[in-house]
Amino acid sequence: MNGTEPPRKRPTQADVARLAKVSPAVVSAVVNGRTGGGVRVGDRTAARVEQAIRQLGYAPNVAARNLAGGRSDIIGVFTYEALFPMDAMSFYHPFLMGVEEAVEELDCHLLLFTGSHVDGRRRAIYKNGINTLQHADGAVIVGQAENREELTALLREGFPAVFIGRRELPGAEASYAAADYSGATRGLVERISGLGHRRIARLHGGSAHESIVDRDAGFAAAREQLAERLDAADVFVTPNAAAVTELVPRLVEQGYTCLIADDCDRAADACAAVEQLGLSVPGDLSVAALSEFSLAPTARDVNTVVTPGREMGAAAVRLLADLLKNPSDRSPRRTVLDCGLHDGDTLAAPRG
Amino acid sequence: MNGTEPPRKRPTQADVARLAKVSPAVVSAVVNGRTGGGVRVGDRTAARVEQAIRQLGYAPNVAARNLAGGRSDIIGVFTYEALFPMDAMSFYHPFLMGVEEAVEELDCHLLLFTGSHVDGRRRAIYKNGINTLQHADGAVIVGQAENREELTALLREGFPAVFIGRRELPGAEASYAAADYSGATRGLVERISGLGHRRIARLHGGSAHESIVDRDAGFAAAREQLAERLDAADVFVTPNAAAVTELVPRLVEQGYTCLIADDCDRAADACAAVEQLGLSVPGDLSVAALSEFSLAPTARDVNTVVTPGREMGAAAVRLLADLLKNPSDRSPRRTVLDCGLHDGDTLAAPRG
DNA sequence: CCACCGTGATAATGCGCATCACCAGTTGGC
DNA sequence: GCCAACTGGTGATGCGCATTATCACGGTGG
Repeated sequence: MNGTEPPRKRPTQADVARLAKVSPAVVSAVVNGRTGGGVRVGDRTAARVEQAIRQLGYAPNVAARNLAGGRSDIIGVFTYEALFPMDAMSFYHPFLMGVEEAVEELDCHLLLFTGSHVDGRRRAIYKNGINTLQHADGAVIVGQAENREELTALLREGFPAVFIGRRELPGAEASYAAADYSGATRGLVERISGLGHRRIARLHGGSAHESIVDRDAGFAAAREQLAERLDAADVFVTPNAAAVTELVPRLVEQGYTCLIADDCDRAADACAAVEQLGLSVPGDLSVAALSEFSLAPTARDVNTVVTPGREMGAAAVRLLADLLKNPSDRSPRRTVLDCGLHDGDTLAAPRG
Repeated sequence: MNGTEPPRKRPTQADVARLAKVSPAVVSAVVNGRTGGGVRVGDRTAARVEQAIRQLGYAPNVAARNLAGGRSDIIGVFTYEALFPMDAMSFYHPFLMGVEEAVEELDCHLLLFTGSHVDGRRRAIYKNGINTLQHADGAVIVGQAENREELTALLREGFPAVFIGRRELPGAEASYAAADYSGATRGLVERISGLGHRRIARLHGGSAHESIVDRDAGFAAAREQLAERLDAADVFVTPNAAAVTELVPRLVEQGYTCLIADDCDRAADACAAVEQLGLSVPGDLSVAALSEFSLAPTARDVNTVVTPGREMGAAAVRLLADLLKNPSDRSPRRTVLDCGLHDGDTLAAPRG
């Protein structure tokens, strides 16, 4: 009749062992299905133990299991920003789909590091010096905003981590599941050239992120490869919508017939600028994007490179699983996936 | 020159203690800032310890800390289905936003139980008899598809869990953060009646879920309360789109001027059926929904009750936090939140 | 009849940390 | 001059588990 019961004490292996009249080691073996290893357990005993487990509602303590050298069966996903707010979600969602899918296949749980902010809103891996990712066996890291020093430290420490997207960190070889933006960009330019365009302008957001650098490389490669069939393939830096709007008229004047933007938002800006000149897309000018990313639904259905987000997420988890399974092999695990090409209605052969 | 290094041994408190020439207890105290508790530490000693920590690059082991300390600072979210596939996401997203937000405030991490499927795809809380939710200190449970027996067992066990949405489980008092669907439904009917409608038909999907039962109650209450100003407020069971399409003509014949559907998908079906009769919405007939939920973007901007999803998610986490902070108080924690009313363009005063 | 092996179990140890009980020295009050 | 109170620390213990070394026992083969 005492309202204050003891604070819900969970049963331990020892409790199970007592009930089943065996030693704790046997319970451990049964729970982990290692009934044939150092500690051998007969079928009848195993059944008795399982019965006791059910009777007591025993569940292994993750922390203890971790500590004792086992693993937690938890895979983490770290992002430097909140995952679920609308604008973030539009970016993260495809990756998360793949991650969830692959983690589920591995029979692991998925941990989101929401408690990793130091002060204010900013998240961090190291929270007064301690690596919060330790809660998980390993982690997948995704997102643009990031603290490169931290990431480097993380790899140096040897923590099992796989990036979604290529990362080059000084003094550490990162594992990642990346998209072949270089190849995709080259493919897109080839396609554009194939349609007959000879003057192509690339509107470059100015970022030096690996994913952009890869596109740069692809663009450069295409220019070289198609040198004879192109009169111009130039890069113009346009950090924001205003810059695009301002630049487009000049590009039109200079006879460019196709504009390639970093993403669909910027491509939509370009379309708008073209139309504002009384010209039509793709009738007078073609527009394409190097990433399907966009914050808001765009007015036009832009021709764009499509990132295999879901596949990247799943691949990252699988690389991580491999990393965890063969910890002695310290070499980086890398997968590069092909991008798709979305056929919109902003790309056509040049006029006349 | 041996390729196989020792498997990355991290420094421990003991190492720090040795270097700083103090006992491990002192290091623990310094690391946790508890230099004024049972173990007292002087400023000079503390400085020496911190120096040693830096020198060794010591970082506490999370697992050990959890084991010794009793809590993991992990809050779980359990769903019976995958969270991130497109259709699921449209349902779960608002809740997750709130959950993430609140969990972040608590300085906890967020665990998704992706590893809880028994065989095939179906997830379960109990996996061969063991409660997989124990990975977390407590859990928020959300979703329609569910196994009531399991949930009852979970509560009986005393596991700290809070539902998003009202739940009545036999023999157990569930904690939940719910929406006031009853009040919202009454409010919507009042609004409709206020516009002059006297014959209202409710298209009922046939579910007996608490969230629907609450709407039933609200509808019944409104009918009673507005008895004098309503000629009819009837309920028709329409389990699917086809049933709606079939029923609507008869309702029109019978002089109903406003149709209320369970959700926006069904409401859109009703709109379509009305328009197929050559009538217009809301000119000839008004349509409203009791939930903004919809799988696909609907053609019409339906007037609907809006579930405070984000707030429910956040509230659930806060209730859980309270449950964890005062474990001796076993009473259920409950919050009921007001719904909003979205003004679309499918509701107007009746003709004439 | 004993050496030997395979089977089925136990006991002991330690993972890294937090915490509790205790202790040595130093003031300080009266 | 003696006890009290406070300061600054030590040492032991155990959280729950995995693992290793060890042991009892029965059946075989030589």
